[in-house]
Amino acid sequence: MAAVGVPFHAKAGNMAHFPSRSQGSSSSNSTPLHADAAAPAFDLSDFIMFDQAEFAPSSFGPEPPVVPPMVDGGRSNDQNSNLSNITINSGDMTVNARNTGVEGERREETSRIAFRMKSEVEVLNDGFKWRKYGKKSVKNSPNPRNYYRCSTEGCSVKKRVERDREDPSYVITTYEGIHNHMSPGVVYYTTQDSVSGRYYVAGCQVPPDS
DNA sequence: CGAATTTGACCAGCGC
DNA sequence: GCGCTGGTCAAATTCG
Repeated sequence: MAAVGVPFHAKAGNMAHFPSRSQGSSSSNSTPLHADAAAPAFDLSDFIMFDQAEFAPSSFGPEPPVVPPMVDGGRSNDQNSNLSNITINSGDMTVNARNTGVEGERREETSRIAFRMKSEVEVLNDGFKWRKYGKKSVKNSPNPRNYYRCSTEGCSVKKRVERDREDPSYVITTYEGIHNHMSPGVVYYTTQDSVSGRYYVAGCQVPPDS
């Protein structure tokens, strides 16, 4: 099953980009997670993050284009390891993606992606329909954690949403699992910048009457 | 009235 | 074994 990632409701043209492996050795010169100047201002709520196995999910169609793994926020993907992490930091957002698997045996289809972003609303419109099934106050945090499950029949993707205990203006969202269906209202695509080699991911909401 | 949300109870994992 | 914590369940409640 192909990794599907976490599509977000995004305005057309808004993009997030990820640094290529070849750059980023200097943390002070790390690429910020913003759109290029030519693109409309990047809204953090539009950010899309994918699981590392097939990093860029692209068009979200039945046969997404193959995009080479390139995420490296301080460590490279280790093909000999069934556990890898992706960490990207910028001033406004932190992303962590994780794939877990069982040593030796078949790989467990568990994909976990967490990111922290500045948002007034806790529940983002990511194009999927979520059903809340739990709320829990967590240790060391004054803010409760909300638990959501994808309401699409047969889809077991879950997400946890909580406000950052240090800065309540930030929302920490953790997605777990892979959607086995397409988002009902969003089309996704990726492009690669020929100069920098970076991959751009964008979501475009399909007009209701199209 | 059906669907979604709320919320207390319950369960499992982990550390001591 | 016990208590703490995080995650899930499910009945009650609210909402559209």
